[in-house]
Order: sequence, then structure tokens, then C-alpha cells
Amino acid sequence: MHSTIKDLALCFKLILMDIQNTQSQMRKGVLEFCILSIIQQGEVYPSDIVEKMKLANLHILEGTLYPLLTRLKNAGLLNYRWVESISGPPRKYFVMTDEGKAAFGILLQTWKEMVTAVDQLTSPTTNITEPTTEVVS
Amino acid sequence: MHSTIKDLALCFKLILMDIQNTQSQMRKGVLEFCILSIIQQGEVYPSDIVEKMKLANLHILEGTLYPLLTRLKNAGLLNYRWVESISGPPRKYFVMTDEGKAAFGILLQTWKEMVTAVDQLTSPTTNITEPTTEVVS
DNA sequence: TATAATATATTGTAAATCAATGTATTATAT
DNA sequence: ATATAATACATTGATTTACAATATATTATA
Repeated sequence: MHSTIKDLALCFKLILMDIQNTQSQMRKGVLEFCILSIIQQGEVYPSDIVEKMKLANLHILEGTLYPLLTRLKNAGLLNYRWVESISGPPRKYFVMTDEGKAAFGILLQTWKEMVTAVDQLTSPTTNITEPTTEVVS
Repeated sequence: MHSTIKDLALCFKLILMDIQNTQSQMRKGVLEFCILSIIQQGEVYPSDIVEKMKLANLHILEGTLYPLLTRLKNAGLLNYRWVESISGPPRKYFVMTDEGKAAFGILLQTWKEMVTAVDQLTSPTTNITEPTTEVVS
């Protein structure tokens, strides 16, 4: 039970790592939902999505985005069309299908319900039920 | 371009699978945050956590929970103590460390910021910026 | 004594993100 | 005319993680 500076530094590092990990998990969880949300609001190509996500502090890399868009396209939620660019190679502009819009509606409801659930879990005032054995330290 | 009943059924199935997958991702993203939130509100043992999560419609399995608790304990956010039970084997009651409480405070802020960001992404009314090339079909 | 219920814990599999890299096209500088 | 830079789509390998199934141990009950 002798804490050296090294012990404290290690402890701090581990906690910081876990915080960053948990933050990362949170953001990952809503990636697909956010991307559908962005596309639902208008035709965009991948770099648009990366930029909009970055503005929302929800960074996504191309290695994540391209397979995801392909998956959503194969699932029937998205479609794309090629558009020539004046400053580089042609772009793949993505739009939502009718099925995609329907799916997004469901996911929007899921998101709202989850936020409500998490907020209730998080706020101690609503903790009416008392199933735990309260033991004072 | 001839849609049979089979085609439609496959299409529906794929969309349903993606919806469920996205819902699952959302829930996964907040698992660790919710578990910290539950423990922060009082001493609990794993089955308590499973039950509280189930009530919030955020199901978690034991195979997920035990490694997660071990990770949080090793990171210094949690501690536990054994408590004898009158109806089975002894239970591991988990409590938060001071470091854990500090970490939770940061994560709570992250959660709130993320909800704000996602809600803004989701609401089309705030879509003031117009970087996309609007092309009518 | 055997079975059921409770509780902690591990293992193997599948899915997803990330970092790094690859390929191709267009504009710009030399 | 050629080389470089910028833009854009795309893939690969490694790591992480949640899940399903299963294992181990303890207590109560039939």
C-alpha cells in the first residue's frame, strides 16, 4: 500500500484510456444513424459526410465510411449516382430510397427512446425503485 | 426489373436486418456509460445491473458484463467486495472509486454533448449550410 | 442424494472500426 | 510535356468487443 509517483501516473493513464475508450464507443454507436440522417437531408458524396460528421465532433474515417455505405446500399436503404466533378475524379452521390426513409423513421424513434432511457438511468432523482441491499461503508 | 414476391421478401429482410443492426450498435455504444451510471448510484452486484439495464430496454448479457466490470476495476474506476447471500453463492458488490466518479462526470458531459450533436444533425431545420451541389432528379 | 436456482467466469465466433495503403482522375507547376 | 499535388473511391490487416454457449461453484429444495 505504498503509492509511488509511477503508480499514480499509471493509474491516471489507465483511467484516461478508459474514458477515451468509452467516449469512442458512444460515438461509434451512432455513426450509422447519423450518416443516414445526413443523407436523408439531401444528396451528398462521402467527403461531404466526413466533413459534416467532423463538424458534429463525430469523426469517421474513409475506411469505415465506404464499407458502411456499400452495406446500406446493398440493404436497399441507399442509392447512388455518379456525378462529374470539375476538380477531380467523379463523385458518388448518395440518396435515400423510400425504404431507407422508412427505416430512418424507425431508427429516429429508437434514438429518442434510448436517450430517454439513458437520461432516466443517469438521473438519480428518478431512482424510486430500491432493489439493492443498502450497506453503509 | 421484374420484382417477384421473393425479391420483395428479400429486400424487406435486408432492411429489417440493418435496422436491428443499427439499433444494436446504438445500445452497445452506451453500455459502459450506463453501467457506470448505475454503479454510481449505489452498490450493486452484476445481476442487479442486468435487471436495471433490462428495465431500460438496454439488454446486456453476462458474457459481456463480467469482462467489462473486470476491465473497469483494473482501470481503477471500480472496486468490489464480497457479500454473503442467503440464497446462493456470495455476490460481488461493485462500488465506484473517487477516480471513477470523476471519470463518470466527464463521460456524462460527453453524453450530453453527443445527444446535442446528434439532435442537431437529425433536425433538418438547422441545416443552414448548403455545401452540396443541389441537382434535381 | 439429486435437482433447481443463483452467481461468477471463460472461450470461440462474428462484426465493426481504424490505420495504413492502393488506385485512378484532374489540376497545377515546372 | 512531364511531374507533382489534390481529390476521391476502395481494400486489407489488426484490434476490439459483444454475444452465445458453456463451465464451475454454492445454496436451497424435492
